[in-house]
Amino acid sequence: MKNDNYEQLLKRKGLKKTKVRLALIQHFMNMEHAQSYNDLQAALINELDKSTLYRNLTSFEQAGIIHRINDHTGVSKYAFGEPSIHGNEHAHFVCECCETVYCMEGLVPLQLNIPKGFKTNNVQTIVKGICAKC
Amino acid sequence: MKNDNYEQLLKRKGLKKTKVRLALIQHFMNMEHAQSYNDLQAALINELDKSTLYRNLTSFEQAGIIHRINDHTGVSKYAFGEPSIHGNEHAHFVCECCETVYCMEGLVPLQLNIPKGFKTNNVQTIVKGICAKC
DNA sequence: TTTTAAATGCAACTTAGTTGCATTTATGTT
DNA sequence: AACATAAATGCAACTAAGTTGCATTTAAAA
Repeated sequence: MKNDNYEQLLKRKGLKKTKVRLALIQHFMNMEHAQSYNDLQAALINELDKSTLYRNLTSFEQAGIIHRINDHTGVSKYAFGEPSIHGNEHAHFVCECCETVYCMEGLVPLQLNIPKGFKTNNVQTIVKGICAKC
Repeated sequence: MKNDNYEQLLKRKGLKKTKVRLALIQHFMNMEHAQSYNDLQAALINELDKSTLYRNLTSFEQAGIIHRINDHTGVSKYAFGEPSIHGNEHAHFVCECCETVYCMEGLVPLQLNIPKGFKTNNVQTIVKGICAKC
């Protein structure tokens, strides 16, 4: 994806094109694993205001540009793309050693005894283990 | 489980019998859904120090008396019992309306393409939806 | 070029959870 | 029962993630 396409992406989502947003999208495109607030702050050359960054992450999430991942470390992480396709959420792998979060291919077919009267909307799975680098 | 058994449980786990702990176990036994710090603080008659409560939750978790649940609201919740039996973690149902967390029966059989070099240790699943009460 | 709504930056705040330390209490030993 | 000791408690101060209100700036439509 070229810079031109980033601009179109923002326009399509009804978001204004700003330096911060272009830099953010660029960065997400380049990273193969999920990014925390701190990862992003460290990666972006120009230090960026806390609330500006958080607000952009929220906008991007709402627009479906990125998805938020809760890896159970207490810190939210974000990765490019929508969380689910056709209602199937992908799973996330969290390395117990380096805390890196990877998006996983494949399905999570549940066989649960959901009690009567409970309505399931979506399923989020996190797989913990050790990644290839550790 | 009677009070007597609570004492034995604590002894077996190498934890001292204290008022706080007996009250906590009692409360967990009575509740059918997971409890947050605030739930517990509100339920226990005698207001309890923040750090004492958190430290007891940690001890109980380490002893396998309760398990901690991350329901993606940013607040940890705790429920009676070990998180897994024979390596199979049970899933948790989180009501999107009232935020109540329920432990679910049944298995979560994964069919994921975990990349080469990745070692899976455990799988945590949260199911979001609307509970019977809402 | 002007207008306007949205984006940014700053500061102050909130909430969950942790840590250090002095005091108290449960329990094993004499 | 009295003592010793390690663990549990309470208090205060702190940390870290994330949010909010508001004044200023900027993108982009008119």
